[in-house]
Amino acid sequence: MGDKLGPDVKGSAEILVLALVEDRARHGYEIGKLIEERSGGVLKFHIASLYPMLYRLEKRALITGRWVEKAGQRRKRYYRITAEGRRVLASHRTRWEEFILALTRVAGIRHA
Amino acid sequence: MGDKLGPDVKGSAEILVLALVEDRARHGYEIGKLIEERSGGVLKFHIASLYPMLYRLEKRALITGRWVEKAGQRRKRYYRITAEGRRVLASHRTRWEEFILALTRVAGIRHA
DNA sequence: CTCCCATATGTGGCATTGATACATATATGG
DNA sequence: CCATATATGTATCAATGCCACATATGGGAG
Repeated sequence: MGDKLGPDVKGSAEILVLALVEDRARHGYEIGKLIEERSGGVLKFHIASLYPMLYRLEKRALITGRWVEKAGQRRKRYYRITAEGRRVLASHRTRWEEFILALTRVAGIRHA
Repeated sequence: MGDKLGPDVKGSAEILVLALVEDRARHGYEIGKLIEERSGGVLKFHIASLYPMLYRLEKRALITGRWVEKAGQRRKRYYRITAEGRRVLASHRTRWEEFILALTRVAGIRHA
């Protein structure tokens, strides 16, 4: 798949994954594709890094996965967000908004 | 000094430092203080992490440092931005703007 | 006078994050 | 038949920044 996440930003993957499983269950490969598509190619998450991230999120009970097998398709693991995941996602959004505002002020970034 | 940088964001320190030495020479401790002050306490960079970052930036010739000794004061190392540093800072700003926009779209962050 | 705090710089160890290389498996199209 | 897209997974590695610790000085509180 793609190249890199952001401007060498580490720490955005979690909010991205949580946001993408917020409304419906999705599997790993799909999440990776969506991050790239919806960001217009700006955010590219290495698919191989995505799976360990999903296991961590599941271990922390922010998402839950379940295997789905269909004839003529490779098995897929679909993840849904949990109640705790929603709380963490909400707090992530607040923190990111504050962070972006602060970075804008201190580093002189203009946002459209 | 403070607690943490952002929402567990790694990769923002470089643009912060470069932006703060953009207009005038500053020393490490001052930079750390300014990041915290100007961000209203949102961005707190561990001062101990700042010095290695400054050495890296100097090694990459994005900033240049010089020792200043005054009677009755501990020696300070003042850093200025280089021409190459300005180029990198400008590109960082562009990349961050794109990144923030993309994150806003994909992760559903609203920015004021 | 002594102790603590703010200032100021520095080192070493550590955890987390995500890149990268590699491996496996299946369906589809050329 | 082979390449490509889909789909998941493991192991190794580098970078980033947290944290503990160390050093040094000046000023203010007790």
